[in-house]
Amino acid sequence: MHPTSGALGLAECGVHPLFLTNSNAPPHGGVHLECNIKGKIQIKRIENSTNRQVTYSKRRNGLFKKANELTVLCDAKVSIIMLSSTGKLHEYISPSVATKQLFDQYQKTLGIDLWSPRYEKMQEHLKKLKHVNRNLRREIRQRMGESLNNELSYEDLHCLELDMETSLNIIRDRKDAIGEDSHYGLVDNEGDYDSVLAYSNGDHGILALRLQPNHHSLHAGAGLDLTTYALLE
Amino acid sequence: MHPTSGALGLAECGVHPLFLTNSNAPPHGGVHLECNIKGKIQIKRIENSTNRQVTYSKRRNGLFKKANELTVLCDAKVSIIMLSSTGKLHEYISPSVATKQLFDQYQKTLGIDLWSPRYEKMQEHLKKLKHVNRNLRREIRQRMGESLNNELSYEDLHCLELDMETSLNIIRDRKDAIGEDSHYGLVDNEGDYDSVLAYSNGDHGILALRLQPNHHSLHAGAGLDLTTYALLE
DNA sequence: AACTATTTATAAGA
DNA sequence: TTCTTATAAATAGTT
Repeated sequence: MHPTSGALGLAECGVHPLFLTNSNAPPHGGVHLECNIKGKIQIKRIENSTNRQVTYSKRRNGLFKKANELTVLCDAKVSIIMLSSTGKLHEYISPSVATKQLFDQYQKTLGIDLWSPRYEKMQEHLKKLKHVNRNLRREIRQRMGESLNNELSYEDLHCLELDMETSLNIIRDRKDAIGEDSHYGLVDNEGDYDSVLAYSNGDHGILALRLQPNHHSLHAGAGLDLTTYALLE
Repeated sequence: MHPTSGALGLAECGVHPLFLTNSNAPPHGGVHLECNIKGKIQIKRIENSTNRQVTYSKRRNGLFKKANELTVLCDAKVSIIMLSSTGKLHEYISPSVATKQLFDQYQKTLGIDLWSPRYEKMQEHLKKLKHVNRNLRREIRQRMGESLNNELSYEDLHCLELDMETSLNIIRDRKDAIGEDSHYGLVDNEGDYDSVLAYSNGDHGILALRLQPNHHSLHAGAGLDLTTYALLE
């Protein structure tokens, strides 16, 4: 940033003696290493808090003014974000552009994505959910006697058969426990379903679709739509 | 940015005539509105492309130098991103900080998230998948005779019973079609399963778990783990 | 890129 | 914070 320019060392002060109005000559003739003449400072942290704040404010304005001139003169786009030592935030952005735009361009040009870790986590989550989803769908298909041909061995089928017999008995028992008396005049459509399951679809929220490859039931009890199912593919 | 300072209008030029080495006096005595004396310019787009580029380069260095001085003097953090009219990108960032950090702070302070739209889509996607997942799990539970008590009506149960009878017949037929002969000496554990389904779990990839509330089968055929299931809750 | 006349920024003081 | 002023620094036009 600083080219080895006129070499103003610490002990030097490129001011003609004529202009040294307030003398910094040491009272006892020692060599002075500082030049505190008005207008010239060393670039190091200003220890006095008030002075630091004042300088911050002045130079911030100067920087923003320069940025704005650059924007206009050179048809450039500039974003400046500053955080003071007291935690205050200040921003300059060229009138012709939005901070987000410029930052997107920045990331694109550098070929990086500063927020990808966050993104990747979600992607991973999504992937897991899709995987689980596929497995759940397959289990349902198998329990409906579909897609058995190349998926299940003899043992698999035998286990499934036994399990379903057990389940069927439980379901029958439950049905009988409720009894016919609760079967007050609903639509008389029992037995109409052979390929597509359709329950009464009240507040039970039961998923009333027969899952098939590339066939989406339009009868989705819980507000699901085709978009949702596309995600499952 | 520009306080109404010394009021240098277009027609004015605060330079003593003594210093006017290259005269801008009109050859025919007209009133001049421009001051093209070296060192002073109007802040408007530089039309000459070469000059614009040169000025961009010079002023960019100036800006970055100022930013660095501000960083050191005032203990501040500065990020500058610039895009030239030719599409070139330049950046300054204070040594003590990373661009991402400063930008996170920026968004936090402003209480905004410039990239949330990107995430919102994924969040929505995620939400839908979870919803579908819950429904799939419920269907499986119901087909296993669980959670029937308050979910299904008599009609629901009747439909489910009929569907499962049909499915069971398909499965039996398929099992018989494969025949006992393909049942070569595997582990002799048929009939051991009454509560937990367990298939032979080869490359079939069948999901071999009995879904129960707060009970996760550790026997997950397709590389699923407890973490995954936690996502389904 | 280097030079320099001039403008601009700014440190200190009020 | 704002104004003033002496001085340092930046820079426009030129080479």
